[in-house]
Amino acid sequence: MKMSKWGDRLKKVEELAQSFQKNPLTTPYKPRLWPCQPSSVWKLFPRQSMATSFAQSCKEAVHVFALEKEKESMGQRIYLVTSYSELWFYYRTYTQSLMHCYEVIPEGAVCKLYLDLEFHKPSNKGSDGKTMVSLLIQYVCDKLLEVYGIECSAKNVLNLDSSTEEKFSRHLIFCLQQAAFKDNIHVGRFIHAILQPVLNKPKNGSHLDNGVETRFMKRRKEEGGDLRFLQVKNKDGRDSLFVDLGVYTKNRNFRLYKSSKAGKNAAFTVAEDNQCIAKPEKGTSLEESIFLASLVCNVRYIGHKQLRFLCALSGFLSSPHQEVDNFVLTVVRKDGIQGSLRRWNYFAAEQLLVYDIAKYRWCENVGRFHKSNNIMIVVDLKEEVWYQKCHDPECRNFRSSSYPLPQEICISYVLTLDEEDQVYLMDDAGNIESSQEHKPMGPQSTTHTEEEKSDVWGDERDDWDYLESLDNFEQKSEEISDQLLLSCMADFDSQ
DNA sequence: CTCTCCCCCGGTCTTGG
DNA sequence: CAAGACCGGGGGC
Repeated sequence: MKMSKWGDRLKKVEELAQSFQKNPLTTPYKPRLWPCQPSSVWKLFPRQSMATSFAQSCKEAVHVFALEKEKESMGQRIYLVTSYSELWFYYRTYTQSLMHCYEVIPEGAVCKLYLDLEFHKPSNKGSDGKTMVSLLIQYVCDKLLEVYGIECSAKNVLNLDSSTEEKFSRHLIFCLQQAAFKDNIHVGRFIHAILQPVLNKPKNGSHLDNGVETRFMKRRKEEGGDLRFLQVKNKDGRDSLFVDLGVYTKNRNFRLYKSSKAGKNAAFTVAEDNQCIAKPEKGTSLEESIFLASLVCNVRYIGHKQLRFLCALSGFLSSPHQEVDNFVLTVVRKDGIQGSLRRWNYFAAEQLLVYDIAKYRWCENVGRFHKSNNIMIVVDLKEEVWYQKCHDPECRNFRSSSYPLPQEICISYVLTLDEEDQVYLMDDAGNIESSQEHKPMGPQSTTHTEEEKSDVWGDERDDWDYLESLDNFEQKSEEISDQLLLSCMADFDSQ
């Protein structure tokens, strides 16, 4: 027993040694594309972890790709570290060794919203893939608007096809102008959350009363959330989902545009019903721009020349607790100043609802309006009080006295639920009104106007200050409640 | 089919009351 | 002895 395990180990080590010899860390193959661009990176590694650490140590903007070998070493993968432009330079010519190439979506990397869609054709004779894709895109766009205030349509979604006779297979990559997700784990949470209506179907088990449950279902249908079209049968005739939920794991390998699986012929091509217009930038071909658009982690290039990484986006005008929102609005609409709710954040552990306020800058600490810094209103749902904090450096640790919430607001929190139900409800992004009847939050949003943006980001020193405090929020929300959809997003803004 | 990576699950070890 | 950390096998993709 022990001997055979040692034998296995020894064999592995020998294989590894061989693999190192075959793929030395300094590959002799070192292309130099442009004389003016001295630093070319093109390195192969037998293990993903090695490639990842090398990529991280690089000062150049390089990325890890997985290459599937063919024939005798079928199934084996080696890992390439290079830049997008260098990869494209060799990739576009259909270089044999690059035919089965995967983008490694690194742990913690900012990335786009992406979907892997598939079903077994013979088991789903009645299913119309194209219609399903179209319905799904519309649904996801609706949810992006609802949850994050992001307006998009099928025109923003690169639709790649890798279908065969056996299998309907698509990749969707959402190319949003100003927003990207914090990482692919957060993308997974968002997708999971918006698909709750179809995921939750068999299990019930909670102690929610039946009336509430039925209202949930009704609500879902009213919102066009009938997701039954996503239900498909797998090869064995068992129920499964059109959307593959297994692709949001750490360091996921995601097959590239124009790549096929080793031993298969179906490469990803632009689907015939694709509506995404990838506009080529100067010096790039249409094909390259499609390639760049298809890369899940290629976030910086889209649309703008100069993108500035700002912070987590959660710019929602209204939370699921409309009564609380309305109350906070009465607090920030005084003396003829029309304050508004720029953002809300919910910290489940402390049951704190934190509002970032726009236009209204009255600070109790200084007894006047701040000139350029905004304030926060914190609603403590547990204590049923609210107080004011602010972003100004001199008020950093200031917290105003607590004021009681109006009685009528508190009544809506009488219903308490356990942890599990909180998770369920918070994930259930679509059911704003249903979740309103309970304590936990489901995110909701609205767009904020350009003028509000310029107002907030107007002063540079304020920006830094604001960013710092947002970072704290990020951290906190990370620690406290993973279900928070609002912490999923990272925001990009042009200068 | 083979391979890598990664998640999950179940068993075991550790720690602390 | 129970809860949490740790490890290794199974299975999915």
